[in-house]
Amino acid sequence: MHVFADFAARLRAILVTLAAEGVIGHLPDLSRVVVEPPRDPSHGDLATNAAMALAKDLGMKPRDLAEAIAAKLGADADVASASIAGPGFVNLSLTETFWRDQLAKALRDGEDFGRPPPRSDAWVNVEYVSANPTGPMHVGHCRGAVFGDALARLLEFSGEPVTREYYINDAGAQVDVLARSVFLRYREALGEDVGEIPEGLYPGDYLKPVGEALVAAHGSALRNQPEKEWLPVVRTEAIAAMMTMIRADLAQLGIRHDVFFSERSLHGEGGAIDQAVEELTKHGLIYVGRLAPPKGQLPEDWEDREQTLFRATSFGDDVDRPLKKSDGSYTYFAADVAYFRSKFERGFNEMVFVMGADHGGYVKRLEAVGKALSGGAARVSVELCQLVRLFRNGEPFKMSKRAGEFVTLRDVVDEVGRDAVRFMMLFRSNDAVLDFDFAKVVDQSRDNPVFYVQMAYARTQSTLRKAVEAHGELPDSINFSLLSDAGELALIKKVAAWPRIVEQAAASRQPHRIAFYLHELASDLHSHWNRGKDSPDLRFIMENNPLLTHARLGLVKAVALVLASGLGILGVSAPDEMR
RNA sequence: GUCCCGGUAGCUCAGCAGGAUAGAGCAACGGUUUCCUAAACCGUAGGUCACAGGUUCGAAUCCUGUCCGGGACGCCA
Repeated sequence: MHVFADFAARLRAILVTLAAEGVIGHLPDLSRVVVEPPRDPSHGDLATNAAMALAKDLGMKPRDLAEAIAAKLGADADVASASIAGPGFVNLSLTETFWRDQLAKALRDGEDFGRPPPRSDAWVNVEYVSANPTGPMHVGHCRGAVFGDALARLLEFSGEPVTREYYINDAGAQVDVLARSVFLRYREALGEDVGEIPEGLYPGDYLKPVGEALVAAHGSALRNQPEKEWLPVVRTEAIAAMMTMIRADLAQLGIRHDVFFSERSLHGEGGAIDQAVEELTKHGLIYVGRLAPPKGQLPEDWEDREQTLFRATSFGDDVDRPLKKSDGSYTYFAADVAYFRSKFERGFNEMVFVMGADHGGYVKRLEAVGKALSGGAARVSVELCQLVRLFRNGEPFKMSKRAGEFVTLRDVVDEVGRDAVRFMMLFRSNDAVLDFDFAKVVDQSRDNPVFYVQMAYARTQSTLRKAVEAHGELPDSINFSLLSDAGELALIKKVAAWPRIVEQAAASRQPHRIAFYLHELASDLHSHWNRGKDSPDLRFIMENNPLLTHARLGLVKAVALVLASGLGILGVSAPDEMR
């Protein structure tokens, strides 16, 4: 239990006591009561709004209630002072001893520090990337990939079991286009001059090796078959080749998935889609009808006709959604329904979808599917990532989409490195547009947050290495009461804040909070370090004072383990030294 | 026309399950330093939280409306 939760519990106990003593009439609803760090540190270490939040319910004046609470809290051995401020805040300052104990606890917990107890009630499915298997990953996929991976790591760290899933869109018309494109490369590999790649096919060179592999496997046997014969064969091999490439791209970013789920596997007579539609039909959620055309400008090819529709509007969507195309085959959405059902039947009770902002229109229909099929038993959360704008030295970096001229994810990682890509993608709220400047991201200065945070970690490691030379290994028992400098105590408090940051980041599904916290922690470390320049008696390693050195190294070690944990959640390396 | 996201310091952005005098980095300004433990440090200034209503003890945060920017809107996946 972290410091703030700890004191929330103590506060609750105090209210129980006050009720027993008759000071307050009853034990009120505490859901609006918070114990949190005050915005202004001069107000103390903790603040609670309890008196203001509960005054009305208890029929008391906030200040009177605050008096009663502050008196009890002030008697707590860990509380140095309890005061009342403003309209009824109770501000607490905790004893230095209490904070030093938190430091000792952090060191005892080691890499588990900040990790809440595992939850047995959660089983989360995080679906992310799910790029179409028609080519290499490009930068547009990057943010969602990194975000999804970091979110999965964050939830895992928070004790929620996570399965990482990739949905392969291997059933639509575009994988047929892929197959035809590859077939051309196959004929090319057989020695034919295929000339320009026709409009509408994928022109990229990356398909050449796939054509060559087909020759190696089939010789010229496919060449004279009708398309009906060769297409499924070529398609299967092409998709497999694309997925191999995509996995390699992802691996380069440090991303892996537990499950690769094939959309195609849902199709077929009596298959998962049929079953899902049948289930919806049984619940009366499917009908045949007409949709009103969208207001505003009418699509040119709009044709008013009857469709098989899912009653998404019964579950909060704006419009009912079609399940069948005009040729009678299922829509992409129909497969989505079956896919959700698969996840639900596999036991997940939270489905997280990480998507680009251009998929914002999908949120309501996915939520509707979730409600319809799980009866509210599964939570659907959609995390949208806004787009990334590329810059080079401040100049917008245009990429031409035609002729396969796009910036691949591989290009970006090759140029700036995995750590820089990942950290920068996470150093922004995911629903804000992100500017990514190649020059700034590799800059080796404190202006670059990646460098700044990694530098802080490297600094802890070099300090610990040097300390071992000077004083040998850290002993098991350390006298932390020697830590009394304001900068040291501030660092301790920052370290002690870590578990709460993890809790909030996980609850809000916002890994960027981890990145911002790490930047602050690094800043506190650097700034304390710099104080040692002017005041040598504040340096971590004190040649003539091993006991003080040990205490300070304990603090350095705690900072290091939190930095390492945090960077681990972001999937960014914690280097022992900067090169 | 409808829906989603954003609008906070000159710039880039945090903060938003309601809390006190709204924060950080950069830029600006002023000073210190050229040392060293790892790529200088300290300080100052800078705000109608887009706008208007509402909810309440209290709103950047929640609700309604408006404006601006971005995205999306049956049979593509």
